[in-house]
Amino acid sequence: MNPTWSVDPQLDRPPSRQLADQILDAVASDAFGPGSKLPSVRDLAALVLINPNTVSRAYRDLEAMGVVKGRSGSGVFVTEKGPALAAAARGEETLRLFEEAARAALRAGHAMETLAERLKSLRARKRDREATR
Amino acid sequence: MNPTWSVDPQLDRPPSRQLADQILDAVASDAFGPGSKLPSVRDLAALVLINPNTVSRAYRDLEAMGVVKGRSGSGVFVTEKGPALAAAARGEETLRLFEEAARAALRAGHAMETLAERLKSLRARKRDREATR
DNA sequence: CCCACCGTACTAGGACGATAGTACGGTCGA
DNA sequence: TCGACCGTACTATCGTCCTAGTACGGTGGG
Repeated sequence: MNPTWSVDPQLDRPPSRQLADQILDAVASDAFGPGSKLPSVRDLAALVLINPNTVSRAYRDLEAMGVVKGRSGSGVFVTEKGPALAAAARGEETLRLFEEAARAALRAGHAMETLAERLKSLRARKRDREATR
Repeated sequence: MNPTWSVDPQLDRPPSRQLADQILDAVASDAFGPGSKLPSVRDLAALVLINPNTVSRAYRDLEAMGVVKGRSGSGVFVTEKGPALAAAARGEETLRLFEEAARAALRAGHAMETLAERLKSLRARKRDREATR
């Protein structure tokens, strides 16, 4: 089954990139191993309620990264190095954004302890989710 | 003196909102108290290298929030409730973005400890900056 | 009183991304 | 073989945001 993918057109980050991010996460976490077939452009568009062209663009970007290879007629497949590339790309990006967000929160007056607490409470909620699986 | 304001047109967040965020931070942290005069539209545009219209839009958005009041002919001034409103708005927003970024980093496979360490190292760097002031 | 500076408004243009609709050729199972 | 499904490509249109240039009237110090 697909991870719970979704796209919010309200956010600053463009839909095509939101989708690409989530696919990268899924590939990086081995939800799709090398050779796996990703959802078709049309199916995925219907699933997250965006235009097929937008999905196609996300796939094209991922292909440019070497994570994925589209085979005309049959589908889009994870490459051999896909998981490694995805993990590297997302690891770097998310860590950068995390630091950026932390800095902004500090700049806005939040105490370091507040952020540390929030982080801990995320861990608790994550444990809850995993326990109920 | 102005805080070190800057705008990066490359980022996803539009320049006008980047600027508004930074002004909110400055007002929230009492760098500009009630009644303070903010830089003129033209000066600020020259400072951060964007169009005066873009600065004007940021001011208009802040005025809609009640943080600021533009007086035609004389300048843009922080309102009485400005600091409180700015603190509330930025506090909520930055905390939300922080949690979102933390969740994304965890989703991408980072360990909770990695994030906690990064957070601590930010504190260290922040102390360094404050020590050299 | 004046003139420099202020916020504000307006038009026009361009960049970018999403959307809509259509079309073409490849693939593969029934 | 044939038809359903696939990726891909293309054009056109829309909305949002920034840029550019111009203009107007209010404000306030010299």
